[in-house]
Amino acid sequence: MIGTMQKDQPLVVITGPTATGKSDIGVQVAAHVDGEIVSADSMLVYRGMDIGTAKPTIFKMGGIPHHLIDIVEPDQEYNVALFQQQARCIIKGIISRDKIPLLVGGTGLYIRAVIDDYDFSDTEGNESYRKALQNEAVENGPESLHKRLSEVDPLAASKLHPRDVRRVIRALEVHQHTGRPISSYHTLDQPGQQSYNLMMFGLTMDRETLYRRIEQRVDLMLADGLVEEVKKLINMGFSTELSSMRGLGYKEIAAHLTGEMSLTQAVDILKRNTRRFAKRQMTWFRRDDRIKWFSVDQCGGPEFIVQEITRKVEGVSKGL
RNA sequence: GCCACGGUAGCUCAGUUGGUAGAGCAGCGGACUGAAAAUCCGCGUGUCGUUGGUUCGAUUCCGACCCGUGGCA
Repeated sequence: MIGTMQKDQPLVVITGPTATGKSDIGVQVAAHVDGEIVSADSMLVYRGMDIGTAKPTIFKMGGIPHHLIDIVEPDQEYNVALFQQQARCIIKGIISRDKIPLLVGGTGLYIRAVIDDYDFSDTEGNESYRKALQNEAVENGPESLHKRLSEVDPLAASKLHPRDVRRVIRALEVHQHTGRPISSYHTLDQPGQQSYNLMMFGLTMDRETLYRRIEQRVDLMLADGLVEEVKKLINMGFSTELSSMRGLGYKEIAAHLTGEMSLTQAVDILKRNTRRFAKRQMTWFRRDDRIKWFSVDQCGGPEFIVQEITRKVEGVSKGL
């Protein structure tokens, strides 16, 4: 039994597509409400990947404690399940120190895994089984895997497109490992059961303005030495096949460095890929109606948004 | 000023022997439960430069004009 006291513990989420200024606003709100920041970003976890991930510098952090940044090497495996466990643990710690946790970042799945009851227990991945299935997909076509899935887990199969190999493999993997269909884990989830008093804020922006900012930010990354950073990571022996190295900025620049394309071309593709990423983020967040949205280019600027969020967070924490 | 070529989707262009048009890229929408900055699905978004004429009907044919590029003066 979880007591009602615990249910009132505040958890602030600040999210939105890339390049909208989440980090800055997060730091300022944290300064006002005596909070700490838990990064919810699948790329900031990697050490040595700073420029391409727009990782906040010590200066930018403004003395506010930041968690879950620089916690693994680029060739270490990292995933939602780890993030869920670590983030929840850290949030508990922050609350126990009478501070306010702010989950700040743009990785929608990671945020949801923390705030909703996603169940990853006993369903860890199996690398060799994944590889075997991958080979099978290449040899017999992706549809063959989907057919197999529909035999053991028709519900999951009906929800997945036959060519979405990655998800089909994951579903097969869970069945192989647990003997249970992955869909049985999903139906167990009951969103909203987490014991937080949740406050979710989203930063958005006019699409054209956002795209212009993305392009400017990529140019800035280049000026800051993105090419050198990628070169260094490759020289350290990090394969371009690693999921860390397949992040935005890394895969495109690596393609240039291996001679596949000119730098200009790589940069254009990087900008395009980042625009598409921002669009996918919007699609993900849009359907979450718990998010209160602020339009950065219309709501009186970042200062006003910081004020608004601060006011709301203070209101809730005083109600404790 | 004259000659030539061009003006069709946001961009590059195709096409219609006259029946209001289609590719690539860009873009837009969606899915998402241990790779998620990943993975996957769907969608042409258009005064066919303007304006007259011929025609049942013009983006297509004819004339004029406007704009662009190249050449000649």
